[in-house]
Amino acid sequence: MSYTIDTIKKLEAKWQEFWRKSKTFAADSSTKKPKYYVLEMFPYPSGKIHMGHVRNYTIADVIARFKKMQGFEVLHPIGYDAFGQPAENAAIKHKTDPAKWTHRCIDEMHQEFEKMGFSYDWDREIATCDKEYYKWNQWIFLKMIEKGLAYKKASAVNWCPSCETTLANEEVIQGECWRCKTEVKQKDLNQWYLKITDYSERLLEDLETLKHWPERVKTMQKNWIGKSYGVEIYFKVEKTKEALPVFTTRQDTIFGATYVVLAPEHPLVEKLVAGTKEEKAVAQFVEKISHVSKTDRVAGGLKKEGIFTGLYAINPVNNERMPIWIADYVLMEYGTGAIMAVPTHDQRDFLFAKEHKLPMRIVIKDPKRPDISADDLKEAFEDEGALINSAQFNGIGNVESLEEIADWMEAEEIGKKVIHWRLRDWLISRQRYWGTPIPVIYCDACGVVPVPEKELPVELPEDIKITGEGGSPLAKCKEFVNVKCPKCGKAAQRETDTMATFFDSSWYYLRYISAHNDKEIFDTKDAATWMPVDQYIGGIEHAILHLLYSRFFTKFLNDLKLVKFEEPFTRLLTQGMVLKDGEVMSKSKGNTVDPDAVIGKYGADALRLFILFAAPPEDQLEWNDNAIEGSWRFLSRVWNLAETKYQKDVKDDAPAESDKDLEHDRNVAIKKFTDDIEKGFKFNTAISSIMVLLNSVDKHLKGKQGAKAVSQTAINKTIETVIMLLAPMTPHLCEELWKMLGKKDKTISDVAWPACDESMLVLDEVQIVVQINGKLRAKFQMPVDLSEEELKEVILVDDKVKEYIADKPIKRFIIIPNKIVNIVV
RNA sequence: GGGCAAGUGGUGGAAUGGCAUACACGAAGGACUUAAAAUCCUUUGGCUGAAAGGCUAUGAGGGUUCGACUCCCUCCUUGCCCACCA
Repeated sequence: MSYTIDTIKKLEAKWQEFWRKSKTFAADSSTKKPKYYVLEMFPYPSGKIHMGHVRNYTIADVIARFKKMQGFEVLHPIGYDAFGQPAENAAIKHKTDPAKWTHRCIDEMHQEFEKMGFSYDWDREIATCDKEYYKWNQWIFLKMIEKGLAYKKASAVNWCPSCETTLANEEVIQGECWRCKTEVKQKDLNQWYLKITDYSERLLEDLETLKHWPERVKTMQKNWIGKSYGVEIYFKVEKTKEALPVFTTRQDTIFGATYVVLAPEHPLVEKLVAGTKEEKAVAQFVEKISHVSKTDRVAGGLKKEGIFTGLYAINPVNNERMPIWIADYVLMEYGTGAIMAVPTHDQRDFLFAKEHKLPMRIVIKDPKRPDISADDLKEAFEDEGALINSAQFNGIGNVESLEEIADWMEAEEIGKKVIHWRLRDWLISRQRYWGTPIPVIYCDACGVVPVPEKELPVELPEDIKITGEGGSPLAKCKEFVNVKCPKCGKAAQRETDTMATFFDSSWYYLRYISAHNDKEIFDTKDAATWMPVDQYIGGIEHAILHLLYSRFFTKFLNDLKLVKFEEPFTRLLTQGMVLKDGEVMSKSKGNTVDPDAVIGKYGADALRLFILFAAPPEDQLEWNDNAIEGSWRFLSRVWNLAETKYQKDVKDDAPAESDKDLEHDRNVAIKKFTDDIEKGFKFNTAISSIMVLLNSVDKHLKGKQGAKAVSQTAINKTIETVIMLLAPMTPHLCEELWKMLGKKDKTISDVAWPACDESMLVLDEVQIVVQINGKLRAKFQMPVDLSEEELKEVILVDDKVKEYIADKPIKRFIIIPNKIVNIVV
């Protein structure tokens, strides 16, 4: 057989069918072997896979197959994150319904995965849009209501006018909708929230336990959770009974606070100015600001608008009168929506104070300019220094003073220490059709009534018209909406919002454990066997969203005593993006490469190999049409070597003199390949180690560079090793070659991973590099482990070395065993 | 503005503080061929030299060290994330 694309296509199809039929990659929960759970972030079923999928899932597949050959019982499942808005849009466009469209896409996607040769346990395939799955979404939701973690609240929410739905804070990226990039508006709505904030502390603390997560992801989560220690200080408002709470992390600057600012939306604003002469102007200002979108308010940058209320607050530490202002740079969402302004030590306050000619007082001494006056400041001094103008705290370093001042404020009842979190509760209501119905009924008599557990699932009606004309389609479906109250039996209405799809993906890794269990969410015993996920692989774009939500769900399920662990994913690998011409591949840019076309031209194995070889998994990967030719060529070299140089049933084959050299190279390759994968999934260098081995075989076969002939036994052994090492990466080819060699294993994935013979790694002779004053001057071929005297005997008599040393005295003679000698003269 | 990465040939990239540029792509030359493709062989950081060799080079500058792509400091550039967060 010759190595042509037709041969490859046939054999790839053959092995894919074989794996499917013989369930080669079914995971056995009753196994005695050590377990290994490899998981990739499941795809949204768009129908077509793109290079990002190929990369993500090839990485996972290599790990799964590698671990299986190493003797682990591997769980490697796949499913589809199948609810969501694109299905609704497609349904409108193609005049079909979202369910049909989605299921067709899932089928297509499934085919593509098989064509890539991914080693999934197909019996565990799930789709979140199936009622067998989303029933358990609803079940979790009911449990959350029970525990007080799901609640309904009227509030200003993020609203995407284009998607016509609400968004969670995590879904708003720089003021824009994460999906369609439309500017997000604020809207007052009554919506369902999950109390993720109850878990702030645990979500933050347990990041420490995630030793094998990228620092970057942990930092992003830490910043998102945003824990800050500070003080809530109460400022009495002059001539009223109001006490205005202000949150600050900079209580060290309290003696420098010269005015107070409220957010325009602050609830006290209206009350405070009522009946004063400023009332009208303030109302106008608030009205004006309310029309400016949040993005514009931020984009306005340094220009800060504000208005004086005519009122004064009393600074509790020195009884000074501080004017109360209202300004757009103070946000209602953070802290108490009110700040104490310290213009000398906060740049924003500084700019505002300059603009509106408000007083300033320095309270931290700048070590570089100790005598500067507030009037001469060009900008706020935000670095560290000793306190001044701060009564009994003068002279203390401002950082050290934080705790002391906070304690003093508590003792004096001026304020209390508080911890503030940036993390907000998770808004999960979506005014969309294609999602999990929120299992709640509204009854005039009984109020909010959760659907009883035994009535789950609340099915999503499928014979519904998606018009795209706005409004929730479910609300228009009378058969769905009108029900009897489960409590009193009177007429009642169902909730017509559906859940955010991030709810679905927050626990799917547990459903794979018992994908078909209709009695419970998952089998807790099997979950204890398989979980947590040993290796999770996906894109960095989920660093906050999905990964934070999944951690939250796991902790909740832990509280329900359904799982014993606190964290779902032990190791996380975030793979880099696939680029073309320096830009991210995307449909809108028109620079995509269709994996299917590449498979058609070179086969799945060559595509897999290229994507692994082109860059380390975490880096960006530049697509290169030429380089995939290189992968194809390399595989054809392997094929030809196995086909023409391997001899079955070799007898009376005398060992050759050079066998030791090839054996050395073979063992080096095994060691390097195995280490590279185990110590950091460095597939690119792992592959290069096989290439090096292949070059070495070539050298011996052709007698290049003085290499001598080796025995057939040694050649055979090397060819077998190459095929075994490559098997996780290019499985089709390796299965075929393994059979070609006459091996009887059912599949190559059953073959034990090749062991490295450490004794073969040691050479008799090594090259010693001689440096003189750190510069490379000579090289010697010498026996290993020579003593200093023996080395000197050879090196110091060498003419060249002598020339460089001349008559200078040798100061030091540094030896790096079997590598380098550095002579310092 | 803050945080985190990263900066090495024409390109992708490799180097527990110890021979910088492994491996591959591309390019050039050659063999085979009527020719092309495929395959095989050779060369390939820069400067210099007939050659042996010499000098030089990992964003810039400094430092530590016998020795620095690697560690430390300052700066520059790029990418990503966060951001009037009090």
